[in-house]
Amino acid sequence: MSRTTFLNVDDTKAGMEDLDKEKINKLIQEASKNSKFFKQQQRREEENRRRIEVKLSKIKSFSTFQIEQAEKSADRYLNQLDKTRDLSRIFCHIDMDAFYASVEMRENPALQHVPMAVGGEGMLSTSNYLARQFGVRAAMPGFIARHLCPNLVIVPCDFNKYRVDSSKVMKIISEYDENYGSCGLDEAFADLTNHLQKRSTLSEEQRTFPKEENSTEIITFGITAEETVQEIRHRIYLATRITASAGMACNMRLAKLCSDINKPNGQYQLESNVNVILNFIRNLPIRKIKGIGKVTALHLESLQIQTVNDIYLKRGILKLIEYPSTFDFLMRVCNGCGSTTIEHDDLQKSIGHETTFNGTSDSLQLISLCRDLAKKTVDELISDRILCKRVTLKIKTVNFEILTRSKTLSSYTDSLNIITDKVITLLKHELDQDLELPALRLMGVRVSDLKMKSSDLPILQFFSKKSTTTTTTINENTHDIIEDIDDDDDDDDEGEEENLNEEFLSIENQYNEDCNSKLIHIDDENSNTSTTTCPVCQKMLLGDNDKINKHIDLCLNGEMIRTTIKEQDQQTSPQTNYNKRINLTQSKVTPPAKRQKRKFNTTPQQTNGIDNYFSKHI
DNA sequence: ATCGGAAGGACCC
DNA sequence: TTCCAGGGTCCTTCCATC
Repeated sequence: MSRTTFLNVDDTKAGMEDLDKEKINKLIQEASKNSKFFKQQQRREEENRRRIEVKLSKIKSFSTFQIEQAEKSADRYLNQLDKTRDLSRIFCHIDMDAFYASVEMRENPALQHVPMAVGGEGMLSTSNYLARQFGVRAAMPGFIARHLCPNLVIVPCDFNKYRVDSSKVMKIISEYDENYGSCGLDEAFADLTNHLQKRSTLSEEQRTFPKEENSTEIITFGITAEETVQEIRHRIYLATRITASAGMACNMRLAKLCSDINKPNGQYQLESNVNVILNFIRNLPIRKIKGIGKVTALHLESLQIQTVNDIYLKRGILKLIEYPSTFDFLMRVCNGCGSTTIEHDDLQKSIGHETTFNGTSDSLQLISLCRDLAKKTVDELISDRILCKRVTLKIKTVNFEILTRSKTLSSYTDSLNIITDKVITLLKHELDQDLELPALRLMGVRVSDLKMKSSDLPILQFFSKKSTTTTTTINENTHDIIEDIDDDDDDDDEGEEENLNEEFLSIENQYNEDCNSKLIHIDDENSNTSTTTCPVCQKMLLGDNDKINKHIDLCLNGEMIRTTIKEQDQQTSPQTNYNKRINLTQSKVTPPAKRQKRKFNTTPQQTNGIDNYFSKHI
């Protein structure tokens, strides 16, 4: 029977070390075979194997001399990298253990003793360690997971819950590095260098915490990095009852690798010594490296590269066949180099929504869905006061073939009409033109080329936690935001501005009302109501789930904004003061909480392209 | 040579 | 019996244009 390695268990995650991989892979293949998804994965793998063949034959054409020369060139490059190596800083990567699953197990302790996963039947987000023993893990469809583990309990995701815990964690981390960067809800990087310098001047009380939440017993942490991180993890546990793992090293790539070493509920510090670093990294399997996924691993493995040290051994060939950016990335990896500055995204690059459904070819249904997705996306644009200039339609056929169609608009807009028209035109074009088009199983709408509305300049600064580069970006933007709105043939959005302001006020009022009333009656007439306590403001909520969630979102935003303002209060630079004043007046405007988490990109792009992601054709 | 639009793909959480 | 998400980012290629 044919197989595809693309379906095999990803055993690179913690808790998956002692599995019978053969058996699990066989079960997965068995459960998947004949499915359209399986066939698509096979096609993908075959296509990649073809590309690999081409590469291998290219390699055969190189002379030994050529390879030797390339190796020397690679060595020179590695020497260069050595010279720029910065061992002076100490980064910490914090990673919550099986975060969503841990939150659910805390809420419902019965789940602690059974294999359990969080997610939908369609796809799992994460699993607890018991479930991992069966090979059940994130990004696995529910039905496969049940094949592997018939007793698996699947609980639905509740992001509002996770966000509350996440913000508690981030708050703690921010006390050690106010410029920390979060990456998703469950991960963060902090540069502890400055804190460690100041730490010796801290009093013992400042390093002392209760041993347990309500206990009088105390525990005092020392001043080393190791003890500092123990303190952070202890405080995280006190605040959330969830364990975290951590890694410390001189750069972020290494710190991230280290947090995996003693997971769960452990930490590992890598000495900032070149030999120790090289020794640490050399035996790691390439899949452990962030940025090397299934496809890249397949390509590298075809060159007999399994470990990071193999990358070094094959540096000559890699120099000859890889793109410079890929080669650069690989050299940095095998040299143990990584970023030593935490960068924050100033502004999101795109916003979109997509949804999967039972395959259909019904144009009316598809168009109506498309309209809904456009509405959802535009709503977000408007409530965040963002304009876009490009719209993209994404569709996936029942054969799992994905195609995207996009169109650049003649000007920046947040007009529902313009955007909906454009994306429906794209969709109709596909439906009309390709009569062979199989039924669809997914549709998505995304807008990109984003700009803040000019009047929201302070908000933009407000959302970038620390705006070192922000200022120039904003100035560039402000010049041309307003003017180019109406050099356009689409003139059907008069009055949009008014609606927008109205909506704005209503959000503002809702927030004020919510926070001022003791008992919040979100819904009165609906029979489908329930009561619960808001995890942020601790008030009783009455209403259906949607409305309760909405309240929590609003409340959470308020909380985050207040926290941020407090943080800014403590800083005293003139620029911050300016921001603070503006922010206070705008602070009731509450964009979705999720935008807050997107301020950091763990693989920061550098202008010279160094350390960027690299792509398929390697 | 260069720019930017459009399409596709890899990868991450 | 069924049967693999949704939010993103970045990169490359192709093609048209200057």
